[in-house]
Order: sequence, then C-alpha cells, then structure tokens
Amino acid sequence: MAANSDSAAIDLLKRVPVFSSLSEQEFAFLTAHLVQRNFRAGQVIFGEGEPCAGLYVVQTGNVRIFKSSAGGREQVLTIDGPGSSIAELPVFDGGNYPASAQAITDCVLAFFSKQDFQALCLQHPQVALKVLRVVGARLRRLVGIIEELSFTTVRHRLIALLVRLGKAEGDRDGDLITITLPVNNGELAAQIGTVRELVSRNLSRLQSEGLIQTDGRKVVVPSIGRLQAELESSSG
Amino acid sequence: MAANSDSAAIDLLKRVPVFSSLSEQEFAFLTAHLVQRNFRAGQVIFGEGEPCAGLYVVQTGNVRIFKSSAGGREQVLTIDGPGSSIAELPVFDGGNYPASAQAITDCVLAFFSKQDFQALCLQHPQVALKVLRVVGARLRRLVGIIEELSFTTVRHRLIALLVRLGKAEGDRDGDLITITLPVNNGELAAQIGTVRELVSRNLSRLQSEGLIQTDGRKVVVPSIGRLQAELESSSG
DNA sequence: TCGTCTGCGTGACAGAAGTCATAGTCCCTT
DNA sequence: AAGGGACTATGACTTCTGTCACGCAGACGA
Repeated sequence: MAANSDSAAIDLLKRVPVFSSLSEQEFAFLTAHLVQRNFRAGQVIFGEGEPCAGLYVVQTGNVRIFKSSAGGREQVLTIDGPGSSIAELPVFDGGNYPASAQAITDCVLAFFSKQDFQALCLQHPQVALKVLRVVGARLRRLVGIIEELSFTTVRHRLIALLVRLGKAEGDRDGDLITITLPVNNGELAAQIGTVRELVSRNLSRLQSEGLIQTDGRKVVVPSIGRLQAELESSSG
Repeated sequence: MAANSDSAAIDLLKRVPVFSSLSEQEFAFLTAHLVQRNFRAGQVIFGEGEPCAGLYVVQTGNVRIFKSSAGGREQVLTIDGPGSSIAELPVFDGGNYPASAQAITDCVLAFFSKQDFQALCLQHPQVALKVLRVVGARLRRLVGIIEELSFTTVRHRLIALLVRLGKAEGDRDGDLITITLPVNNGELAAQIGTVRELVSRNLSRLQSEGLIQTDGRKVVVPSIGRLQAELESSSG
C-alpha cells in the first residue's frame, strides 16, 4: 500500500484530466508521492467534517459523495468513477471535508497529500487550471441539484433520473429503451433527495400511466420522448 | 468606462482576496486590463445560459446570483458584496453562466476578460490557488443549500436565516436582538427556496409561538438561544 | 427445508408546501 | 383628498411529502 510504480496505475493517472498536461518527469514526481489505498464496497473513505488530509483519484470502482441528515436520510451529491478526482476543494481552502465519501464497489484510490498537491500546482499552473475546470463541472452539478430540489417534485426528479440513465446506459432496441437500475430504491431516493417509499410509489404511478414498464430492476421505456415531455409540463 | 487608473479603485482591488498576493507591477497589469461597468439597482448583469465573457469583481454595491424557474420562482445561490469575485468558474471550464446575476443596489463592477485572467493565472500560480480557495467557499455554500433544501422545512430554513441575520447584523440590546430585514418577503422566499406566502405565514407562526415579535420589517428576537434550539428539534 | 435478511409495494395518515383569491396597510404621486 | 402601486396577511383548498406499519417475495445460509 506504499508508493507504487505499477505501470497500469501510471497509465491511468495519465488519463486523469487534472494530470493530463504533465510531462514524464512530472509523472515521476507524482507517482513517487502517491499512496494507493483500497476500500471495500460500502466502506467510508472519509466523513463529513473530518479535517482534509489530501486529494484522492479514483483508479478502480465507484465512489459516492453524500451528505447525511440527523434523521438518517442521505443526499447524494455526485458519484465518481475511474479518473475522477475527489475532494479537490478542501485541499485548497483549508477547511474540513464538506461531505462524506463512501466506496460503492470495491475501490482502489490514489491519495496525494495536501502539501504535495499544492506544490504541484505552484510548479505547474496548468494543473491548477485543470483543477479549476474540474471544479467548475462539480459546481454546475451542484447548482443543478439545487435547481431540482427547489423547483421540482419528486416525480420530476425521478423522471429526470430515468431519462439520464436511459440515455447514458440504456439498451436501445428500436424506440424501446431498457434500463437496468444500478441500485435499490433507497439509493435512488438518496440520489434525488427523497425516501424509498416515494420512489416506489412514483415508479408505480409512472407504470400505471404507461410511461414505463417495470420488472424488478429492469425498466422499459416505450418512448423516451413521452417521458421527457413530462419534465416540461410540470415545472413549478 | 474604459481602462481606469483611479487610485480608489486600485486600493479596492488590492483588498480582493484573489489579488491580494500580487506585486505593484502586477497590479499595473491588472488595472490596465480591467473595465469598469456600472449597473443600476435591479439591472441584470448576465443571464443564465449566456456565454461567459469574463470575470467580475464587485467594487460597490451588492449583487445576487440566482436561478429562475419556468414558473417564475427564483432561488438565490449567493449574495456578493464589495471585494467578491463572481463568475470565476465559467471562466475556466469554458461553459456558459450557470445562473443569472443581478444588481441589488446600484453597483460598480470591474470586468476582466477570460483571456486576461487566464493569462494572469498562468503567470502567477498564486492567483490560481486563491481562486481555488474562493471557489471552495462557494462550493461549501452550495452544499449547505442542498442540505437545507433536502433535509429541512421552510420553517427551519427561515429560522436559520433569522439566526444568521441576527448574528451578522442584528442590533444587540442585552438579550434582545433586533433585526431589520433587508428585503421584502418575496426576496426572503427566494433566498430560502420557497414562496412569499410561506414566509409570511411562518413569520406569523413564529410570532404566535413567542419566538419573535415583528413590526413591519423589524424583527425582535427575545432569545436567540430559544430560536436556535428550534433548529435542532426538527431535523428530518 | 426452514428461518432470516433484504428489498419492495401499499395503505393510512399527518403535516408541509404551494396556489389562488381577497382584503388590508402604507406610501407616493397627482 | 383620491387613486395607484407595492407589500403584507390570511383563509380555503389541493397536492406533495414523509412516516409508520404491514405483508410479500426472493436470496441465502444453517
């Protein structure tokens, strides 16, 4: 688990957006300073409020970043896969982690200490600009979540999620799109800011309206156009 | 309204966090490249979805950044005063403005083109790090909004706002704190993600519970401790 | 094969949120 | 003094949201 010069790991780092402009020597610096850490599915990587030790890059697996409430509910902020960096921000503003991170699947993460990464940014301003670009995308996502929470209903957010899933990873067969929900209803709820029961109810209702057909975690969308049309009709 | 070397303006720029590490010469570069723009109260500075031309620094007045919904509702993301930079992010990720900006009071803003500012960051990595710090704070605020929207009620958010206002700008007189609400109910509603009527109703309810006394836009808080205690009791 | 565990679907309900309509107040202008 | 405009308060109502409780089905290990 210490410094690692495995060439596959280096290849992956080269494909990480934040590092993509570095030279070979600079990678040498990077790989000399990173630490690989493994996490089991479900394991907590860091918790909200903990002091920020450094930055992680996902090498294998998926990680979710989320807030949890006193009452036990969770709100997912983002799910990151291989190549994504996480916790870029607290590295720079010196504060604690603003949310918790948890491994969804078994994961391998590369860890860089705060100091090393700041030094890298000072020596290679390009890296800082790349980080800013990544952070920009993150901010856009957060603004999007705020917009949805503030203006729309659970139904709307669920449809939006289905449409997104359908376009990103649905199996297309003519007009039909078949989605295999990657997670259970409780997790879907955390992703759209509600509870398990409402996800279940709204899926049922969408089915009774003929907008989807469900079979366990398979969701068949007869017409993604009709589904999407629902999004416009209900914007409060 | 073209390049301006007014010394008061320069003094203010020196106090802007993002620029605080620059030397005199670097300020010369800055001031040679900035453009001052004036806005009237209520005027739109840029609209959501417009291409991003550059970055602004608030010199005088207050600016609000907000999302608006199809149904005419608004959700305020942040209110920025003198010394704050706005729209730092779309400068780097190349995308459009993710939200709209509007002058609350009459304003003077300094404008830097995207190109100039990126050049500045490449030459002075310190600036990029400062921007990252500022952006970190912004991201924390957004996460806080998401948390409130996702987990709490209008009542809770209103109380939180009152507590914040009370601590930041309330007139203290023994245990009593008197707040003068800076804006009307509609704007308060936009700041906590709801509508005018609910702000009105909840203020009434808080008064009937003895937690506040209202008189127009004056709000007297007999015990901020009791008010704050309400925040803990209702976290869903 | 039998418990046990996890996840799913639903009914019943309480409270919260939002909409619409109405009436009152204050202030400014004419 | 009268009228208009902006803001506020409130009642009536609908819809949405979240909670609790329960029953059911499939998976899995003992």
